[in-house]
Amino acid sequence: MALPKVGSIGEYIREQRQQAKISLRQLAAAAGVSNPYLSQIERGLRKPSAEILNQIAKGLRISSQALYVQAGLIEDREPPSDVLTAIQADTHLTERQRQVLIDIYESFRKERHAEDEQTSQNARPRRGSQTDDEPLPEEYLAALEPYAATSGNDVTQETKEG
Amino acid sequence: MALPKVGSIGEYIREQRQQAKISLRQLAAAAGVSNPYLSQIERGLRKPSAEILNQIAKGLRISSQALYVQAGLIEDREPPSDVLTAIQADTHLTERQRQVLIDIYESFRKERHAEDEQTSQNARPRRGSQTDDEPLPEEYLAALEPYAATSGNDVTQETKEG
DNA sequence: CCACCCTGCTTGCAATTGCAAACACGATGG
DNA sequence: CCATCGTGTTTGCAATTGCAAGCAGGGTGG
Repeated sequence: MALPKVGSIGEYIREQRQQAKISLRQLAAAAGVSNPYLSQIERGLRKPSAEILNQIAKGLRISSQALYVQAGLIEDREPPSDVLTAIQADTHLTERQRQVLIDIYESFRKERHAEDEQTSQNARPRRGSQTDDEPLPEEYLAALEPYAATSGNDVTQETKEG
Repeated sequence: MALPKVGSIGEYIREQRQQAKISLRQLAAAAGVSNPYLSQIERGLRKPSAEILNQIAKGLRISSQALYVQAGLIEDREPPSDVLTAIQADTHLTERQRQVLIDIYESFRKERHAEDEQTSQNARPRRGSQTDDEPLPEEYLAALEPYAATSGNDVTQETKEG
C-alpha cells in the first residue's frame, strides 16, 4: 500500500506552491506544518490528514475543497459549472459584467478541454449562450482599466506546454 | 489530550446514524471501518482522517462536505461572494485562468463599489528570486486577446539573476 | 577559502490512527 | 438456566502520521 495514487494530491500542492512562487519552507510555515513533512507530502510519500490538508490549503490561499477533490476525498460533484451558477446568482454584478464573466469562464473551459487541437487558426470561438448583440472585448479592457494602466505589451506566442 | 473541538463531528455522525436508524456496527461495515473505531469517533475520542470521514459520509449517504464542515475541515463558507469560492474550487481551471478570473471579478466589483478589503499577501521571497511585485496586468490581455487560444505558459520574468 | 543563508531531502522518534480481539450488558428463547 | 444474538465499549498492538534534527548543495560575499 503506501503510496500508489496519492501522488496527484502532492503534485497538485507542489504546483500550486510553485505558481505562488513560495518556497517549501515558506508554505510549511504558513500552513503550520514541518518542512520535511510537506516535502514528503508533495512527493507522495505521505498521506496527509484532512487537518493538514486544510492548513495547507489555507497556506496556499486556495479552496480546501479543491484540495479535497484532488485528494479524492470529496466526490467531484461540483463539476461543470458551480462557477456559472455563482456568477448568475451574484447580485453585485451588472448584467453586462455577468455576461462577460460567463463568457470568459466558458472560453477558459474550452481552452483547457481542447488540448488536442493545435490549430493556428484564429476566429473567435465565442459561442456564448448570452444575448449577444455586440462584441465585448472592450468590456474587458474597461474592466481592467482601473487595474492595469500599462498597455501595449503582448508577446504571447504559442509555446504550448502541458 | 483531548480533542476538545472535535466533539461536534462525532456527535454529528452519531446523530445522523441514529436518524438513519442503523446500528453502529452496520454503519461501520457500510463505511468500511471497524466498529470500535467508529465508536471512538462518535464519542470524540479519536480524530478520524479525511479518508475515514469520507467513507463514513458515504456510509451515511450524506454529503462529505457537510461532514468536513462539521469537522471544521472546510471553512464555513462565508463568502463575500460565492463567485470567488466557486472559482477557487474549480479544478478545471489552470491557476493562471483562475487568477485572471478572480482579478476580473474583483475589478468588476470595485467598479460598482469602491470598497475593498484585500489580500494581505505576505511571504514574499526576499532574495534569490524575482523582484516582481505586481499581479499580472498583461496577463489579462494575453488571456483575453485570443479569447480562446492556448495561453502561454511561460512567465516572462523568472530568473532575474544574471 | 570558509561562513552564511537559502533551497529541498533524509533520518530516527513520539504520538496517533485504525484495527482485531475480547469485554459488558441487554434481549430472546431453547 | 445457559446459549445466542444484539447493542456499544475497552483493551493492546501494528502501522502510520507528523516533527525535530541533521544532511546535501547552490549562491553570495567577507
